[in-house]
Amino acid sequence: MLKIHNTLARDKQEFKPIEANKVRMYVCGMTVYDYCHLGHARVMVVFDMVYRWLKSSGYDVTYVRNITDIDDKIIKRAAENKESIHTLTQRFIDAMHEDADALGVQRPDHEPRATQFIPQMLQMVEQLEQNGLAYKAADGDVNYAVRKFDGYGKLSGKSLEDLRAGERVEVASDKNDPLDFVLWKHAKAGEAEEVQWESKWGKGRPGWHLECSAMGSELLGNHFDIHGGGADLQFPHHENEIAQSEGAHGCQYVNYWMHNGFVRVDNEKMSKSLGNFFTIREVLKKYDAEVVRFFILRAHYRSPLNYSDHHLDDAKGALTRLYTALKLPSPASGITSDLAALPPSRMASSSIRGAGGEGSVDWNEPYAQRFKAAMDDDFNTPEAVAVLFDLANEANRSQSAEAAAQLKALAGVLGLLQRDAQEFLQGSATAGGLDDAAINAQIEARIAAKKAKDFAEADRIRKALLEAGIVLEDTAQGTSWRRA
RNA sequence: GGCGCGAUAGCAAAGCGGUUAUGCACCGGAUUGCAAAUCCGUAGAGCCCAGUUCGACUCUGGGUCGCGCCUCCA
Repeated sequence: MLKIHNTLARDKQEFKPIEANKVRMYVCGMTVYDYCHLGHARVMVVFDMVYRWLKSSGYDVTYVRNITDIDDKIIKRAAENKESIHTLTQRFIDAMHEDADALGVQRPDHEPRATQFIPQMLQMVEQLEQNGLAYKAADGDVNYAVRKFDGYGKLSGKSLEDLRAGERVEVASDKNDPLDFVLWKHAKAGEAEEVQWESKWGKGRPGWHLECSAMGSELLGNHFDIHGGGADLQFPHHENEIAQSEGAHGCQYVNYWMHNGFVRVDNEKMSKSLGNFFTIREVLKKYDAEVVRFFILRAHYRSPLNYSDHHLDDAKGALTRLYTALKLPSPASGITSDLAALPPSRMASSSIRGAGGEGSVDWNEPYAQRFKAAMDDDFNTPEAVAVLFDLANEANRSQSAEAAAQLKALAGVLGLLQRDAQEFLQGSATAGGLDDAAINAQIEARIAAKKAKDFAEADRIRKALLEAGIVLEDTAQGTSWRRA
């Protein structure tokens, strides 16, 4: 039984889908005017993990992650670059896909773009106007009348009075109430045609929150199961989404709200405004993408996650241990464990596809049961990963190919450990580093020295390679190597 | 100021009212020509103060510190 921490209830709750065996999930994605940073990586990886686990649990999942391709910052950036917003956003959408793919993030079922749903948004504003919740202000903007919506504040736990008390310097506007927010922004002089759409309230463009309400309803219905996003979206974005959707449709919008914690740098939130962010592609130049994914999944999704090279190095070391356990006795060596020769009958009991479509998990086996219990407990990936390490220990101890296969299959549910172990461990040559041929030549030379009992020379070669970042391991099957 | 979250061993990070988390690092042993990897074992924890309890890292109250939202932000 799956339990999910529901922000709406501020508690873990048993997950009950609206429709049996189906889950409809919406996650707030990127505003595409720049490269994704690690905070974005966390959202993508965390909800990819959720998506995978729901599917592994047998649900038929429809996953929507939107793309915001119209917004003040996009308009500003396009103007700075002297390019159209379309070329700008398309460029960063492509970059986002590259980053997501590298991190092993599966594509959502739908990736709607705001600009493709303008009619649905306008329809929603009209509905809100009819319901007495929207009004056109003197400046031409159409605003949401927050005080007319009863449940305002139920997600973020804020009351209108609290919000009023914490009000910042007030910006001059024609809102009836300072807390009202814009549904439809009127077009301003000098704005490009491509950021203006016709409407009964005059030319303009959608406010920030409207897109998600409109696209969620369009693709998942007026009432769906899960809505996710970063913790910073809880207020005002998600609160306003609820006001819009429930105000327009008169029914519950979302059953379970999930918010992931921030990525931090030096104990501070990584954010654009603070300027302390690292882009995904920047980090991937230095660290293997799977290490980054593992680093994210090693913490609970709701906890803060501190980023530093030291933490990534640590994650790399840990992932190396798992991959090392995956190295099976090579059939070519003539050494195979008894277990490896056993027919994989038990492994096929419950066919659940792993990330790479690899082997299936034997869910009756004790490690898998612990793994499942951890994942069902609000997606407790740190605990699930701990099970992976216990299983690695088991595989190493028993030299069991079956245990190694189970390890790989279970990790596959998290989108980990699906590569060839040797490929991961050896990585690829870094700039200025030794290439594989050079390494193998050195290994040959060392083997020759060992045969001649010239251990001083053998050790010299090994030491030289180590200094070049290459670790040698002499095994019964011969000498293997990996990049440190 | 309002609302909320957190504080676990050297670092990272979970569960749990009483019995080994886990990874890295460290120490001892096995193994190895020497290593590495692996295995076995030791050591090391729960911000402070009260309370509840036979027993609290785990529950309750208070305090301290850190973080977040209240403004664009994943």
